[in-house]
Amino acid sequence: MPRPGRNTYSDQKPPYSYISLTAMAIQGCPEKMLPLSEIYKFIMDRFPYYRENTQRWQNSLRHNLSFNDCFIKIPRRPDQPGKGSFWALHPSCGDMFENGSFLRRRKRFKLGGGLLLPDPMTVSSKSQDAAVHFLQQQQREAKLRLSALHAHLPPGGYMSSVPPASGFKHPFAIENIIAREYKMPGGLAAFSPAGFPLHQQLPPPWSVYGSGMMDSPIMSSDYPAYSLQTLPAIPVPIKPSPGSMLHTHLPAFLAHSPPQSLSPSSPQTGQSSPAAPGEALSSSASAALQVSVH
DNA sequence: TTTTGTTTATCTATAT
DNA sequence: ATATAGATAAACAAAA
Repeated sequence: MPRPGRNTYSDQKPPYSYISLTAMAIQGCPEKMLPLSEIYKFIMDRFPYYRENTQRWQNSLRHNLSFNDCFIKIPRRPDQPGKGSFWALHPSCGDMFENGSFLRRRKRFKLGGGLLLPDPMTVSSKSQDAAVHFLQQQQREAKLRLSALHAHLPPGGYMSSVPPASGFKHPFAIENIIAREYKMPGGLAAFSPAGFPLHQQLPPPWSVYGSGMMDSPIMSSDYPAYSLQTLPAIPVPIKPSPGSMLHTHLPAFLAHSPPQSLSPSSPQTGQSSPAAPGEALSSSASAALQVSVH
């Protein structure tokens, strides 16, 4: 019989929203920011489904970038010529996949525009500025690290196995996304609020990306780009209880001065500050921002 | 002209 | 069933 091996699953629509996909792309690169064209490329490289109807989905993607506050635009510096800005995740957007679904977030991450926000002079433009500043700095450093390492490593593109010097992995980091999907088994029942259907629902190829099974036929042939990401399935920062997890760990750097200490030694250290759930920026965070943005 | 961004409107899908 | 997140379409401006 015609072995279904090749493109059987691959043209199925991946179970990720554009937001998820974009976040993966951004977090998958060392600089944590990408120009639009690179986001396209990331998605197309990995998901054959998106190698068609590009006009359609790319328009949607662009719409998402502009429309969702969780994405921020970082202007190119003169030393980075090219088209368009870089796109990054807003540092305060937290873990938008809390509910375990990559299709739909529990709530949109929206910056206070003024109307609905009881804090007037907080968030919006200032947090953007701070974020931009931080990320630009981060980009510089990432660049340095990369060029330093480039000498020793085989060419592999921006997703080579080099972990960024900072141990911090955003919840959107592709390692985490993958790991979370894959690590569902075991005793993690508490994680999914309503018993998320992940494994019963769809066992498609992308659920094994991070599993380290290079020998899987699907892997090597259809998703070559993902093999380089075969890390030891990083233990995911699991939120203990879905119900009581209204704590959004502040991104570590928000508590620091932007350009200064870039070593978030342990960003996940069980801190449970009862902050606002990603929706609005917690007051402490905005306080930190105000300080940091002279 | 093409790419990149913004914005509005409408429809579909999903969680509650 | 309803509210809302996400997808798609489309008009349009600005930049390259």
